[in-house]
Amino acid sequence: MAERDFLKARREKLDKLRRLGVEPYGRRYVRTHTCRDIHERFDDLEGREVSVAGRVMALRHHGRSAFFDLADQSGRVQAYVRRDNLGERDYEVFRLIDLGDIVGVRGKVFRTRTGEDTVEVRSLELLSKALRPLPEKFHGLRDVDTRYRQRYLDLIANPETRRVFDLRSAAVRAIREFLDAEGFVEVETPVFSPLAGGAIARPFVSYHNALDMPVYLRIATELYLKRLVVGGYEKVYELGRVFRNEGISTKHNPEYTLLEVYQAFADYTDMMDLTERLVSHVARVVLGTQQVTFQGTTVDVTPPWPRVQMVEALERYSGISLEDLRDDETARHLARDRGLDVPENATWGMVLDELVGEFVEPHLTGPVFLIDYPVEVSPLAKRKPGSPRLVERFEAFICGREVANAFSELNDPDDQRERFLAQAEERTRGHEEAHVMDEDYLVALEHGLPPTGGLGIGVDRLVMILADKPSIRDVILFPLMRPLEEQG
RNA sequence: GGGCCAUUAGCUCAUCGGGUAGAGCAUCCGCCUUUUAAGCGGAGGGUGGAAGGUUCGAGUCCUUCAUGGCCCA
Repeated sequence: MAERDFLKARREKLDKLRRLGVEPYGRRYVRTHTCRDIHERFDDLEGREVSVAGRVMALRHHGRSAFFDLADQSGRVQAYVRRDNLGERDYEVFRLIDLGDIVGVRGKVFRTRTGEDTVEVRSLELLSKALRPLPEKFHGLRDVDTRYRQRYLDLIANPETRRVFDLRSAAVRAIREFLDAEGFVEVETPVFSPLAGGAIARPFVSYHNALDMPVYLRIATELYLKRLVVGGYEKVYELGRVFRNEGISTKHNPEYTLLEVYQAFADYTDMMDLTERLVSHVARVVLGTQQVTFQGTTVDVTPPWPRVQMVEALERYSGISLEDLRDDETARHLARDRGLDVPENATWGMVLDELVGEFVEPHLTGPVFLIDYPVEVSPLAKRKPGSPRLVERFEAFICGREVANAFSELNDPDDQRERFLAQAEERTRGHEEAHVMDEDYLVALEHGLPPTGGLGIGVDRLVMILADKPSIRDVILFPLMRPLEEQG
């Protein structure tokens, strides 16, 4: 049936209902039970009158009676109507009910001879008429584009989708529970600011009219949170949306949720402990187990996780040693020999990062910390004593996916200024993502930042692993999409 | 940005090397008062993603574009 004919037919029913004195868009409806209650408490409820409400998901007419399935967020329950029970006029109204309509019903609970828990409808109220058809009942909604653009249809048609987002909510709740119990304080820092720092990424730019100045959407919460540590917050975190102006892929959405945690008088080893405990706690709460299965591979996230030097891992998986990367020139040649496409001005640190991404990360199945990163790619991390080219930083990997990034925070304002200057230098060489100079932040450091451990966890990526979803768009309710020219 | 793939009825999918499109569900009509992917009988519904091209003839071959997916950067 052509869509316009469908819409026309539904609107005719709408008019017909109004002519019968039925308002097709109802008001509040008092429910005594959810659909799931009917099943779970059937023995108590049998023979008693209940009222439930939900969307009509299936409809089986039998002449002067009918069965239909009602779905609310708890699940589904079957309802049974017969003309004898409703009367001539109300049954006529019922015949105008379509798949997709939202109705409330009241009646006694019974079990059919085929064993189905059912509400025998004595009164029925139309709460909202659907003018558009439901996706197909058996195969659900498969079209990926429609699933993302019209997520409500995905949620109606595919129960799995709701499961994933319920899991996401549970994971976020578990993160808060855990950190709150550990004595961390949750704060909110600006989304808009005159500078976007705290990460190597390109920001979105907007404009504030009254102040007559450009504003940037944050790419991280780091620099504000560390200002708070300067101000005396010893354990602080923010669970917030950050925005990065980069491509879209199965691992990247332009806006995503980042958890950042800071702990004064601690360092990156404390952050490793915290990461292990946090991830295993979240897994236990949302999955009921610390065995996490992602894309067919099961890993155990129970602490402790192995800690491997980044350069050691590289040597193990590729045979390349730190000595092979002694300077930028040598490093670039080596990378090209190994088939990597590195920029003309790449430093040895960038090359190392690339090499690890290529040769090491795919092997990092079990939970593991890769530790001690090159200083060039870590402008906010504290140097490792005795290894001036390295910083105290780690990334955590589960099932080959990066889920955490953390370091001992750089609290020496002079060293921080040098790092910013080095980044500014990179920027003039065309590296658009290089970190910006932030004088205001340097002033904060000059007031004294205690030694601090900081941790960032990509919540979406963690949820992907826990929910066993290979695409970030499957854990974001409304991923960014290009608009369609015409709307159906 | 590059490569590959997809786009056919509201939904899920067919249509073998080119000969003016089918099914199931959904919809509409009829029958059916314990069915459940209800059943039985009938009917309607398509500018085949868009625009060009090749051809006597294009859903099918070619080009460009759009949207999406996967892989790579």
